[in-house]
Amino acid sequence: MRSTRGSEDPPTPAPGHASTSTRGERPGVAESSDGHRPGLTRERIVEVAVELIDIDGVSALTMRRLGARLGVEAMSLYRYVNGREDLLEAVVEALVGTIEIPATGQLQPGDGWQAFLQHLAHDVRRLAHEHPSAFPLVATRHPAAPWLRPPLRSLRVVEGFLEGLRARGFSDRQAVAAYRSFTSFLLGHLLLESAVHGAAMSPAEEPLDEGDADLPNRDHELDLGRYPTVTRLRGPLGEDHADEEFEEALEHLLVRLDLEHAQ
Amino acid sequence: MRSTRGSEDPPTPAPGHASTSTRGERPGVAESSDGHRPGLTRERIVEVAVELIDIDGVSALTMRRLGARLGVEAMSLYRYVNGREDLLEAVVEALVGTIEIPATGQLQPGDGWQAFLQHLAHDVRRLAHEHPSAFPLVATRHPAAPWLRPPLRSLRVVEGFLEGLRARGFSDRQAVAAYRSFTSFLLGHLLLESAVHGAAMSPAEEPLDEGDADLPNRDHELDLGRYPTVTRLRGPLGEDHADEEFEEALEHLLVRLDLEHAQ
DNA sequence: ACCTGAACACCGTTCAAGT
DNA sequence: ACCTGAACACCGTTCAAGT
Repeated sequence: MRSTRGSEDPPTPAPGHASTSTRGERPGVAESSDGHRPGLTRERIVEVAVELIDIDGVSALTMRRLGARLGVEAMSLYRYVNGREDLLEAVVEALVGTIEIPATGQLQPGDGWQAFLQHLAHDVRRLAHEHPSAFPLVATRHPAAPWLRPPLRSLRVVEGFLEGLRARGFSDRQAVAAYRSFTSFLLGHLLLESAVHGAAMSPAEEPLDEGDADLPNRDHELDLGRYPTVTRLRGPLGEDHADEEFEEALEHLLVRLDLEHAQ
Repeated sequence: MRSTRGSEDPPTPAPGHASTSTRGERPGVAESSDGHRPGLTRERIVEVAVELIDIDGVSALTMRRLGARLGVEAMSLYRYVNGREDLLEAVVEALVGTIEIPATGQLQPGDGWQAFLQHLAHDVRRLAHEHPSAFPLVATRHPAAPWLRPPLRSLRVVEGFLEGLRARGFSDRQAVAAYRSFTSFLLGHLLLESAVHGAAMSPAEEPLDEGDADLPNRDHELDLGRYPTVTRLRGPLGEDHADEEFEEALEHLLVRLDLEHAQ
């Protein structure tokens, strides 16, 4: 899909015309994959916005493009969404809304606070992996309040976090301290992972000038030689150990929290 | 400054006119604070770009605005910069370029790897504090290679990091492992800090409708009550302990690295 | 009630043209 | 060599108007 739908296209059929044309499919109307087009709702708008971001990156999420994909003009969106910023906020909210907080019903043996945090950490990691292009949004948009630290920026999640630790033996101040170190840990690791994952997504096309063969290395400053150590360690540096790193850092965080918890 | 310089403004004086007009000051020309206007260079452009970001946020950095601030039309910038993306990359490079790597000349006693990492960590933190609005750029722009992990995204810095640890007794693989955990640590803590710092900067003005007094809490979902724990811990959650948190987490990271270093 | 045409004030970017 | 006018293809957003 070239998506170069300029403003000088052949005019779309006037809306006054009978809609029983012989063409199989109206131009901009995206019938959703299950075949029926739901009416415009805020939920639907946000859902498609997430899809657009996943496919083409945040900068490709445009009111006009989003409208087109919903079979509607851009201005219609303003009935449901308070401008682009509000839309992005809603996208973040929707994504964070998929985070599951382990229930604090009857606690099983073996369901200590460590298992609680392990579960939560992996669920946030799942979110980051499912939406690598959107995760920077979750990570960097200004939180509305200091108790909504990215990437756990939702009252429901923060409540679940603090309550979950309280129910498993943490004091108030211990729970708050854990909240802070836990969010820092998640943010650092997951943002780094999603930066690598979502790397080659946005600038998908520009293989126009492939002809300059005088510089064999295409990167800006990749003339090594002044960087012997990096050069020597190029192999190890390029290896991907994200899984083990995450697990190990998480393990160490839990140990650290345990020290503060025990005292 | 209202900055509503639309395209239908009264025409600026034609360039053919004599420049000895009686007006004291040409409209868009910003003489820099030390009084003389240096010729256009890439360095100068990037420098002013950083200023613009610091003042009004990344989204306010516009080719046209940047040109105006340099006393030049936007198109002139394209002589020195390969479009906006390239400009942003140059901004990141300039910022990361201010990071100081402790010299590995003659090592003093007391200048172990711990002091080395302490010094470096605080210097990157200084950068984040000096440019809170620009730091998300440093943190989230796609690194050109896996060995350029944010926020240490510069060959010089990575080289200095690895070499610095090597010179202080780390093995190759220990240095690489330290590089990974150190960057994750910095990213998580500093991005969270700069998110809070740079919060109320960009959307500086919109106090137009202050009249809806029926909802006393202005935030989207700030009807507490369903969130008793957050409500109860509101005080502690709002406290700012960024300094202590950073120091403590750094200390723990060093301990953790020491375990791997010793074995 | 819900959507749109038309318009406005911006964007980034290119390129032929000016000096 | 360095800068710009004019133009193009986009943006977000508003609002009166359509159905």
